[in-house]
Amino acid sequence: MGPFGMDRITDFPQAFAGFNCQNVDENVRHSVEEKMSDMKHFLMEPKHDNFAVDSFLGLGMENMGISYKMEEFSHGYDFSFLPDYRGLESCTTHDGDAGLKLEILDGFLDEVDEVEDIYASHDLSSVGDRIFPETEVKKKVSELDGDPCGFLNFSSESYSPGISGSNGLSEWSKETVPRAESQNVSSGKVKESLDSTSNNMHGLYESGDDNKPLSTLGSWVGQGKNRKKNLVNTSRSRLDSFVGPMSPVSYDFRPRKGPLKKYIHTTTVDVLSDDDQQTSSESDDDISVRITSKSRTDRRKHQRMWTVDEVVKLVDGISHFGVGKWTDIKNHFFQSVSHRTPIDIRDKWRNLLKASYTDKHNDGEVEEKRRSAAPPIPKDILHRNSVTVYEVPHMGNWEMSKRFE
DNA sequence: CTTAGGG
DNA sequence: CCCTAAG
Repeated sequence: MGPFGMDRITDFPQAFAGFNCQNVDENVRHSVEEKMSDMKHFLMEPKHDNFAVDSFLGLGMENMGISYKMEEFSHGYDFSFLPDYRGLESCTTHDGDAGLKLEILDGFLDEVDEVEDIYASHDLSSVGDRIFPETEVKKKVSELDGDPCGFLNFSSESYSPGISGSNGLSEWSKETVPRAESQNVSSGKVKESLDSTSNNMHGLYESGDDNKPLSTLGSWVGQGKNRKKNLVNTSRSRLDSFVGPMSPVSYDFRPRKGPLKKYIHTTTVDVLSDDDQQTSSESDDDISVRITSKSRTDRRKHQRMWTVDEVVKLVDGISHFGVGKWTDIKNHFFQSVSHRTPIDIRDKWRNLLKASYTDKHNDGEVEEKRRSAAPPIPKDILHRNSVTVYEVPHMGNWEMSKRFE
């Protein structure tokens, strides 16, 4: 079926193995497919240039002239592409669901081939972080009369991943893994699977979590198998001087201690160096990778799924520097992400385009969907210049701006 | 060293 | 993701 997610859907029912909901498979399928098609427009542009980005952003050419500033880009974002944009209003929380979802989680944990990836990058330090201070974020969020799924909030969420999150992933995490406080369990494969799962449970049980903005989007964001990565950050050395002081807090932490099986045999080396890991600004989990990768086979040992947040950064980055400026994008948008080299970013973009192209072939109604799903950006947001952002060098390199100047 | 391409 | 060739 589709290039992203559809394959997963096929296997979906299995995820519920041992769970008595055989007769709801159809509902699940329908729900998933619906959400899938909802975001198809996100990938429908086959063009290998900034037009694609433009499409991603839901920005029209009429906006090109004024969309030079980072801040504008971020706020000019059309979040309606988020699958739950519409459905969330009807999402209410029922405590009765907690138990249910926990069971689902357990089921999934068994399915996941790499359980430790539950602790995968909780890197929510989206572009918003460096664009404006948290207060600014919240202010703007409140100004955006509509933010049904709390998508913007999830940006500020990264400031206190495990503390006072009342929206977005953190909340979801807490609810799904109630006894995991102090451990931000949210990410990668599990997050994806669960998001789509519990999301579809809404339709089945008329309930759900309040905010799961990423939901289905994650289903296609990380198609590949979970893998770990243990490579040197080539461009890191000069990052600090490039962008300046980095945030003292690491958002990409993933506790490696825990009851999970994969960590049982973890050596003391891992535990001992845990502190260092947590303190490091990048908190790359090289050690964890090294250990867990033993059981993995060659190429698959280093690999992590792309989170929605990362894809957003990618798209945002390309919007600023243009396709091909992978190093710049890495430095400005992925500095808090220890992994993801410029090449990785490039590859991801290539895959997205591929998916986009493939998708356009087997679905003729995508274009229409995209149009309708990209409402005009409020001028109030487009013309916001109050926030000073970090330097955005070489904007002239942006091919789009050149082309339409 | 960075990017593009192929594996 | 990795590796390699080309700028």
